[in-house]
Amino acid sequence: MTSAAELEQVAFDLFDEQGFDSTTVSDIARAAGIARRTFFHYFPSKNDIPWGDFDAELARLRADLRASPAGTPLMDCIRHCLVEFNRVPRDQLPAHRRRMRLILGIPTLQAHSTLRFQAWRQVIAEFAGERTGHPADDLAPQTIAHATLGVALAAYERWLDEPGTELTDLLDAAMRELAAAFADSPRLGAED
Amino acid sequence: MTSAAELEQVAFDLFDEQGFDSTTVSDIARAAGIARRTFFHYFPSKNDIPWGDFDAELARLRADLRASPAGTPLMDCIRHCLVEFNRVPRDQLPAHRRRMRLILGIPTLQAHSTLRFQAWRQVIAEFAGERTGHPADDLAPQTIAHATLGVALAAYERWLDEPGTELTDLLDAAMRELAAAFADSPRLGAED
DNA sequence: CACCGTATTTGCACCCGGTGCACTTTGGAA
DNA sequence: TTCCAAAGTGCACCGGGTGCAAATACGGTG
Repeated sequence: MTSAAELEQVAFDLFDEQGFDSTTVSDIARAAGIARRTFFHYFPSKNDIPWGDFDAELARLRADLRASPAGTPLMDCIRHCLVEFNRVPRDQLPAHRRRMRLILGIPTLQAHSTLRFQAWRQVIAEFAGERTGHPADDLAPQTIAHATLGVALAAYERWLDEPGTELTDLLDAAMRELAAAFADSPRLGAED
Repeated sequence: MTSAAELEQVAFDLFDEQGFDSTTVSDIARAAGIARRTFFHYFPSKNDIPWGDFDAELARLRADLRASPAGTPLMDCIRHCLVEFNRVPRDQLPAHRRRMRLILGIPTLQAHSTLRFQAWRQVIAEFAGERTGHPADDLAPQTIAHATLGVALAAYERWLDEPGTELTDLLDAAMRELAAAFADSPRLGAED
């Protein structure tokens, strides 16, 4: 009897050794002592291995957002929750880095991640919709959600490239950078 | 002797008939009167069919950005170019819609699109870097690029869902919505 | 027209991820 | 011990994609 977590461990080790693309599902199954077919009882696809229990993470993000103080401006809430959502205990940091390096570094997984990020964005959009009194799939909430994901990805990529940096700092900074960029065009809200 | 454009046409017709996923490369090849193997001389993958000459598009975007007036605030330049880049002649509009509905609507293609959008983002990041005097892969330019792509995607998704709307209007509006969202938290630039 | 070199096209064998299905094994609970 | 459900497995199959070598088409030269 194995578990998804054990399989993940075995798989990650192989990925480190020979790379993601040249590790086959058969390799993983063999290393874990199960049949190839059985692997697909634990993960819907090879691309899903690095994602862990993402739905639980989403629930956490949703709860964090809901707990935001009512008076605070929308983007401040989002920025704050984005930072807190990505705060990981120091001892889990190497694992998190390894996981994210896979997801954001290997093209196959980059592509696959898009599908997961949709759900993530939807959480943001729903929050933005609630706070502004619009349906979540209106233009404004969707735009905010898309942009926020973009900010997060920029920060993550930077974090992965630059070993010394603090992820939470980068997320906060990225959010502020975007705000500043818009602030530099004060008449953006007005007509041309 | 066929061409990539003809193949694209044949493929799109099949996609309309039976959907993207249930159209096999063999189907396309047969309909075009070529061998399956030959298909892969025209397109590196089935997922690349809807993309046309994307590199040429990127060059156009790059040129548009470079031609922006020097005094204008950065995000205004980007917003303006984003709108102009996506202005399509009325007669090519149905084709554009069909293409984008595929790319942004079929999960397989959504995933694949990520890889193409990287290049698109890089164009924005380079422009943002130039104008602000930073390397293109600094945090700020990358954040702006990621966020801009997000804005564009939100507008496109809305456009595809809402038949009556004008794409350029949505792009412009989405960009302004994001600016407004940040403007509502005036102290964002300051420390907490 | 015959000849030749090149580029395109093709067939083939193969790899890998993924699925449907039927069968076996396992491990409790009654 | 018996029985049932869940987990595991084998197998045949599909579709995308690639490497390689043979074949075919094409344009120019003598």
